[in-house]
Amino acid sequence: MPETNDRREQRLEKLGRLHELGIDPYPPRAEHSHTVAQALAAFDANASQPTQVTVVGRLVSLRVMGGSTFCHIADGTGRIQLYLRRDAVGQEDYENFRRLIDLGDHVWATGTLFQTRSGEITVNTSAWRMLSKALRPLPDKWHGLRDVEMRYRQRYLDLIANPTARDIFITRSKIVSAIRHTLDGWGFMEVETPVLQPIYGGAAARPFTTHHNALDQTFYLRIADELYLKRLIVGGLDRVYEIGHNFRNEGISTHHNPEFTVVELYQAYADYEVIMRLVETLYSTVARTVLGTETLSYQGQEIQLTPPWRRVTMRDAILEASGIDIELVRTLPELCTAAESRGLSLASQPNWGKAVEKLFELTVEPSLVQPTFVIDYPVDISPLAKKKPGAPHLVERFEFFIGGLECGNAFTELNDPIDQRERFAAQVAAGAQGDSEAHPMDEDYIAAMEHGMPPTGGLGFGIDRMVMLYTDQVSIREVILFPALRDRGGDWQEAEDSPQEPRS
RNA sequence: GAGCCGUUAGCUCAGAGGUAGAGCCCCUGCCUUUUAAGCAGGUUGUCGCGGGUUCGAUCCCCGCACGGCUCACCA
Repeated sequence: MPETNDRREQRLEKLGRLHELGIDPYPPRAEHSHTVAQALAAFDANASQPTQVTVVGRLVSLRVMGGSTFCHIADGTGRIQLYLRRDAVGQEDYENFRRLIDLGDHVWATGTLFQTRSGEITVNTSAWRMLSKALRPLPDKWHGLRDVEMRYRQRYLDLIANPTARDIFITRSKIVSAIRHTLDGWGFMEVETPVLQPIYGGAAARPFTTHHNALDQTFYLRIADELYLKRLIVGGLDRVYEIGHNFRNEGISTHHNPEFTVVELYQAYADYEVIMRLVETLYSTVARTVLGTETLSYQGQEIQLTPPWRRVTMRDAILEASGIDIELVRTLPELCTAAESRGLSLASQPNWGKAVEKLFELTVEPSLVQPTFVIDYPVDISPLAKKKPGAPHLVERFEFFIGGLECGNAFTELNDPIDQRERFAAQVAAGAQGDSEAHPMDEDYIAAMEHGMPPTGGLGFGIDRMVMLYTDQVSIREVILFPALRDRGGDWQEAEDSPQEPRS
């Protein structure tokens, strides 16, 4: 038997032994009669004949006791115990099992169901086969996989070892499915728009830049779907949505991943009031569908998603939290002075709108635990939203907040092409002043709008943050299967490999 | 980008200025209803990397790398 200590070496030796015995360690098929869950359900203590089952799965525990062995196998539906006796399996196959099997291997087993002395439903195995030999060991059976970096880099190990991780991603899948089902039921049509865009836009963010060789042209990875979806509204697709990734070349944190999943939707002949009702209904419906309740528990706080949600203007929210009435300090210097007198510095902000937004973030945002629509934003930070009648310094826009997290953004869409051109021009000017997140001019988009765009309500919200709320997670990395991490050069794991590794 | 903390066996972690430990894993033997199986025995480390102080550094000092958390920017 193996002389070496290296676990992978030992397993490679067992693999060689299997080949010598004429056993294929990676057979192509895994015929079975029951999933693990089905096998457990098929047991009947009162049956006159024991039930015959053939099951397949990964070996996750092993207790060899001389001529008798207990182990558990697991498939995606659960785990079941196998009982192998030398007498029942036969001398040769039993010894092969003892000598050649390791935790992590996938196996096939057939036998009859019975209950052990302690009552566990178990397969009294009459024959077994190797389905897939594992060359590396599973995570530690006691501690599981705790190393955070390894959990993210080798997510498959996390999924094997940590049921919580598995549950989060199952829930995530159900959330996305429930969103689709709900929107489809409301007459929305799912579409796909370009990820590679010649002009990025639809949000205030820095893009990733790439290059198309044949066209010899610069492309940007989209920072938002918005401008393409609104072209579809012009084209007469009255209710559209897209679920996809946006890419923003900015910092990475527990709340930010460079690529993240967003739902954007647009509804013709609607406004932001309609969208508010849509949001609260969608969030509560998804919660009921996926979690069975409209009440979330997030970081020890109870959050009630049942409509209607609280609505507050940005002006009132800031007034309440800081005592500053932004309508009374309508220039940047005045606002800075007012904030200064309350110990808040807005000095680095380039204009009144951004200063208002900053003031809001500092004084209001963390306190918005229960779902809240904050409405009516400054026009200079909202170049794609329609101005509020009678208050041209504001737009019909809202963001909504749950659990202190900013969850989404929506507005009555700007459909006046003359106004849109002026807004873009102001953004271009801001860009020239050094605002790296300013919106570029998009003539093609304005041309679409000049063909006539109906009054429209639009919405964007992040799936990742929604999943964080619904699964009670603080870090966005816990809800993204493979979060962005610094590259380790690709050979970081090969160092432990044996040089004589057979590569075929 | 800034601050704090961390990096010791395959895993989870202790450790002291004098050359490294525990439990589990793994290996060998016994064991035909076990389930963190048990019993007996055994192997495993450039103590993250590079300098410095010292007779001697894994331990003290400096720098670097990587990671985690917090803050800043952002969804």
